Amino acid sequence: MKKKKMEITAVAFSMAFRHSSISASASITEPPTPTPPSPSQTKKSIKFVNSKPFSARKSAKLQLHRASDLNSVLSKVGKTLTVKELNSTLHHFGNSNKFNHISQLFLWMQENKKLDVYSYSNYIKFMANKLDASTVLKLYNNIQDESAKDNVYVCNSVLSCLIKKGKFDTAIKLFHQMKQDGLVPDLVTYSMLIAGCVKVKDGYSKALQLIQELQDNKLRMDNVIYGAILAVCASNGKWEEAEHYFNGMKNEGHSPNVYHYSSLLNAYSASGNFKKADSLIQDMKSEGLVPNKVILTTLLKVYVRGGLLEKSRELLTKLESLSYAEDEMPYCVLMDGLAKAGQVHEAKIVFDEMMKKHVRSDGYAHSIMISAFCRAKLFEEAKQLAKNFQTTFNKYDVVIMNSMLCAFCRAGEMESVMETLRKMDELAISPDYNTFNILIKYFCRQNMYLLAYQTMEDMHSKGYQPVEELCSSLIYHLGQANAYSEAFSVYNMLKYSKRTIRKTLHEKILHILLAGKLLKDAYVVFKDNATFISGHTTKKFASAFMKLGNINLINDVMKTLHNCGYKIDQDLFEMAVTRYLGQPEKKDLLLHLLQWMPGQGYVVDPSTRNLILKNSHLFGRQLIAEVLSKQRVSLKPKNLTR
DNA sequence: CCCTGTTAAC
Repeated sequence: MKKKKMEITAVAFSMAFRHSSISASASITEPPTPTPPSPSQTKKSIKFVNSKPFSARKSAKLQLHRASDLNSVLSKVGKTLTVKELNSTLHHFGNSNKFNHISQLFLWMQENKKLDVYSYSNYIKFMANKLDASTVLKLYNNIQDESAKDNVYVCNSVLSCLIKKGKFDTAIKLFHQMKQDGLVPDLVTYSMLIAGCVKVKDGYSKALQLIQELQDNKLRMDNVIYGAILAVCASNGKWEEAEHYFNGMKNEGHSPNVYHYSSLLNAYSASGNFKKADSLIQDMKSEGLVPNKVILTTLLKVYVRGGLLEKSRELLTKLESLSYAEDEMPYCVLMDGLAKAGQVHEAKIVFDEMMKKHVRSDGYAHSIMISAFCRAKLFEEAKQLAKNFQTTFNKYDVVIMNSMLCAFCRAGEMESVMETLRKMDELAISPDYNTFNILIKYFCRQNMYLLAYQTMEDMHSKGYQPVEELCSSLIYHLGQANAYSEAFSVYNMLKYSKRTIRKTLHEKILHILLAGKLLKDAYVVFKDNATFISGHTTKKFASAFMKLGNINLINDVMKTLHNCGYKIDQDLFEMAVTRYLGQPEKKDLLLHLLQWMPGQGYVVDPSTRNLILKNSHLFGRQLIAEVLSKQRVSLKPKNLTR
């Protein structure tokens, strides 16, 4: 039964991630595709275009703006328009969200070579939500015009688009390449990149590097750069650093605006420092600034984190009266705070109120409550809410998927787990670190260790590093299930990740490898971690290897054991010699061992000696006698020192 | 004419 269940799951599971494993990341160094020169580019036609009466072109532009069949209008009047006019048309379509028109027009402009830097930056800006990162990269790489390629506006809009798509690392890589190709970054480039650090790992130190770089380039931080770095400080919980920048900008003569205040306020929220927050609000008011929706919502976050739940409720009421609570965010802040303070039922009351008031929601509230229920181990409630989400929303992202997966996993709803995975595939939502963690834990709880292992492999191949605890537990269970090489593979994932490993894990995997007779791997583990391996386990490894290990490695293992301070006993030598006697073609290895021994103070004991002599015809009597005689000579002085 | 900064969920 278990086995059957596992197979079904494995199929569904691999199906579920079909999409994500083939999603290729486009190279930023992709060679440009050459396009043949178009006839419209000739000087003659441009001259012709410019000589058209202005009124005719104006009507052509209007025809374009109103066109339903854009391509037919373009083929009629497109060539009469200037690049500037075409750009303004792009703008027009952009402002009215006519994305198909933008694409068609831009394609036509590319094909007819009627475009400039504004066209590129406009296009990318308007299409940022529709294009994916690899399309934008391709577009940029295929720009033939060198002056457009290192144009700061074009570069900024490309980088900005990548960052919006969450491809921060790609953006940074491209940024370095752009600089090499001649881009001179400006303050906008840096503000955008620094702002991009808000949501990335190690964002604060990455932002500092960028600040350093802009200063090295003799650029001076402006209001927006300060806004960006304050946001980075806030999202990394660095309120002291935030205060430093806040005061720094004031000293440089910049007056903070609501963006700066809200970021500093947000920096106080991590530690719930409501005293500093209240006094900041006073400062702000005395500067003549009026707290807006974001400021008050952030203040709510400070109160919630500071544990001032009564005051939080009052502030939410105030937000409602100011019509600042028309979307779910303030409710979410309060619910999450209550839930994290262990008051799930109070959180649910806020949720129900919110539903009763028909507050606009994108599903965050559901996600928060599902997670809150899971945290409180109220899996049935979590599951109900997840199902409720499925029926009322049609907007999914990886976070809500994770919340639902967690709920279904914990409630033991296998069918719903699979359905959610299929949905992720259908919508091409890539699993993230948490998705993998949730699934691996679930599969382990279901005793589906091989599936857990496959999931961890997938996780690892996507660049996510599982924590030691999970690896360690999976290693143990795989070992118990006789899946020795899988256990070793998990060990290696952990070993080559940047995570720390408890020293006892090396010994644990060694036992598993010995049980699986994976002696070569065991040797590698032993060699790399000999100092963490107990005497008992060393002995176990040594005799296992002598008995069944690769004969060509026996001498190496002997030397390693010796070099690690392990005293090799006579039994071990006898086992090695027996192996060599069984394979006379390895006589050189036996002779090598016998020659090595006296130098390290080892002697051949009488019974082994007899064994060798009995078989000396296999090796050459003369040679054996010589080697054994050297043993005897060195025996005495060495023996005294031992 | 084009590019930048603030609030919520695992």
